[in-house]
Amino acid sequence: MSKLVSKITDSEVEVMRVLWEAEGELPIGDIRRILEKNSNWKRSTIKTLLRRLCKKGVVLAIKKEVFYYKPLVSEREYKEYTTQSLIDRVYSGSAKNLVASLVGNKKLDNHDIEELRSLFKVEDNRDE
Amino acid sequence: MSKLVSKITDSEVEVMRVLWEAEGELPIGDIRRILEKNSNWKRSTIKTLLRRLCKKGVVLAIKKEVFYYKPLVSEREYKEYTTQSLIDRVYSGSAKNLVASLVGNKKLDNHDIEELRSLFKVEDNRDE
DNA sequence: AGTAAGAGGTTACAGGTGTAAACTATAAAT
DNA sequence: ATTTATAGTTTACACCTGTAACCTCTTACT
Repeated sequence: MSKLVSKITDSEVEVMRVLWEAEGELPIGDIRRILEKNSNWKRSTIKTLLRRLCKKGVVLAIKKEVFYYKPLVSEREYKEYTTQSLIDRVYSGSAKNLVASLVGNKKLDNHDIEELRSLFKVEDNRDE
Repeated sequence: MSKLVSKITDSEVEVMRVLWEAEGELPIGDIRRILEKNSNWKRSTIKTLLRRLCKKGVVLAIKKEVFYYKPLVSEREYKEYTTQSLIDRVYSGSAKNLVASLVGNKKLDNHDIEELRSLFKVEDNRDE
């Protein structure tokens, strides 16, 4: 799967988001309506993006009266992939490193830290 | 700066890494030697990448007997930018969200968590 | 019957990227 | 003087990306 995900471009992700939000498959009309509302894309642009996503194997086109589209990669998979990719490329593969960096750069405020601390507690109890 | 950083491509980052590792500026010869050892790039490829980096304004070319190159964007800035970019694009701008996700996906083992916990303590004392 | 609106398919086109060859000049080595 | 190695400059080229137009077909509306 890794290969597939890596090739989703910025514009294409916008389309994926629409598919992810709708559980299951969506007819082209709905996709158009949603995207034309939130962007300035023309119909043909949307069509091109969907076509490319299908070609990349991350979306399936289902032919009924009209085409329906379904994501073959979940948002979770996408998130996990891009995150891991950042960790590998920028933090020498160490997630801890990334978190430490967030702390160092004040990306987490005290409130965040409080919440994470409880999360950590739960984790610690879980597998030992 | 943000704009500059965002335009550094994958291949180009490889070149930046070399410049980052050497504090200060590096003559073209050194850059070549290092990159030709760790990659299969030809001289002209390396030259093209350096030229593009200069055009993008993230590297400075200094003419002496021979060109020397110096990064205008630090590795820290680059890391911070790409990290923030991931957070914005994938975690709705919430760093806490990202960390929670790492925990959920078991990217942090107990040992990591132990270390982070101490980090958190320090942070907590710091600004209150 | 004629037109509007949605759908499918094909083609376009500029700018970015990865990767490099081809010239030219110069200095060092034989 | 000739070769060799390095540097600088220009040009190439296929593929990817963002964005879209254009043509054709069907169906519903006037």
